[in-house]
Amino acid sequence: VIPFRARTQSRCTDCRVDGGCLRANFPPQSLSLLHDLEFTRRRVMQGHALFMEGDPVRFLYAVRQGSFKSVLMLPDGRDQVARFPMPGDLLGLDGMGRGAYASTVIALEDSEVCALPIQGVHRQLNHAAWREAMCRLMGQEIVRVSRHMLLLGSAGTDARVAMFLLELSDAMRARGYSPTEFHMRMTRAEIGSYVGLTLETVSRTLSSFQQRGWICVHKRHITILALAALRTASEPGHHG
Amino acid sequence: VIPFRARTQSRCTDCRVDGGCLRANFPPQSLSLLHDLEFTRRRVMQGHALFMEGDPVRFLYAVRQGSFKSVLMLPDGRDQVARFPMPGDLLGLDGMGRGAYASTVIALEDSEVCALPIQGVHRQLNHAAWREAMCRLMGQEIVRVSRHMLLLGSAGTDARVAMFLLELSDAMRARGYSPTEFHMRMTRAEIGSYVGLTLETVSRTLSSFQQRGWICVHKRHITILALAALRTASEPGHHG
DNA sequence: CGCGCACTTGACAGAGGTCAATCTCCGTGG
DNA sequence: CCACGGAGATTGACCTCTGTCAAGTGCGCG
Repeated sequence: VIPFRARTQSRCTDCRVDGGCLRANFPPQSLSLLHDLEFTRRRVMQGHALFMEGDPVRFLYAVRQGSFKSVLMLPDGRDQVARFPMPGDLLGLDGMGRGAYASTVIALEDSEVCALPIQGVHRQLNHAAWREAMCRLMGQEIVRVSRHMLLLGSAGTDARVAMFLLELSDAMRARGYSPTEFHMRMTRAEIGSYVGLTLETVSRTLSSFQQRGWICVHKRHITILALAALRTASEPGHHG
Repeated sequence: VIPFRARTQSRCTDCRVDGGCLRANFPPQSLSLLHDLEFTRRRVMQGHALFMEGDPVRFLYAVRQGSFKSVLMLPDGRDQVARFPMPGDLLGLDGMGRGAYASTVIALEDSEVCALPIQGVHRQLNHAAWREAMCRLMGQEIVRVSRHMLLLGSAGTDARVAMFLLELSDAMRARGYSPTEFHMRMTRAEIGSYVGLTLETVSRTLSSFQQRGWICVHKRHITILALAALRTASEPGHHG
């Protein structure tokens, strides 16, 4: 559905990505600002890193196609998935303060991003509309991470997996795909890392949901049969 | 140690708070900008809310004296402590995007804050130095929350409590107090909510640390005897 | 064709949540 | 001044949940 496009400098107004990528995040009157912000495309092959924790921030990236995992790493080697960026998501905000990325982003499939030069981003901050948009984006990021923190801190196993499925469902709906039937690009281990469980527990919980008739799982193909039930399950916080 | 000061409009350059509050967050050349940002003081009595989730954002607050807990609430009534703001910390950033606070902030003791009118904050964003500072602050917030998320997702009990003590220790040191002997203003339940454990487990873990000779606990008075041991304990992630 | 990776499923043990009793402070009121 | 009551904290007993280890299946890719 996305016509081939030379990997040269591009403009957001030409972008055909469903949902409008950044455009959804910026008010109409600031759209013209995107004209001035010239950027390049970049392909990232499955399993390859878009950037790594500690790298100097030279670009913000907007996911154009494909999907990623954003992981945080500890000195001792363990890591945790913090997010599964999808088309339209902006990456690299966590590095805007320190000048170095605070997370490592890895492609879950062959993907494509728009690379916005950081100087350009900073230059556009002279415009109030752009400032407002960036403020909104960073605020949203804080809220998003906080909400996930809450999930990890006070939710039971079922709630965690249910929440994950609902987040995915919402993400698919927002991008114009079916919210009840989709393909997951991440492994059970990555899901487990994201919601704070082991891959075995994730697998068992998915099976449990299936036995209850809430979903249908075939490998990574998910069909949600009872969205309401999942929503209910995602609320209580049994702890433990 | 802090001289009495009328609760009228004030200037940051007059501020005598140790560590310099906002001043620590802004580069010297932008200090003059703080002159223009007139603000008022506000007292918050123990147990009272500085602001509540959903309230329209009219101020950013800088903690001047005392301590708070920042809690996130779920529709079902459960809540979780997301942070323990202390003097010098900035509150309300999570609401800058949506225009409504995303958390509820409650005083753990009689406290005092500086209330920065949000219009003034936005006005000052015209200055590049101020922008940079705000970017840094929001970026730090994202990183801070992400790091805590990682703790909640992949750390064992000992690591969680050890990490909490170390955070507190660092906060005390940064404010010029002893990093090894201090008074905690929060209950065991609030600690537990913060690190994702029950109050009983927090209590048991503290006792355990004491038996190992790492700390000395008397009610809320903490003496850290083996900082290095705590640092070691905060690393491994036994999960569980 | 078969090796390997992702996933599923089972058995088991340990970590930590739950329930409950007790203790220590404090503040309050008789 | 002391008795009482309540909130916070500690400790113990119990039991569930889920992480760990291990075996087995299905699928894809070389």
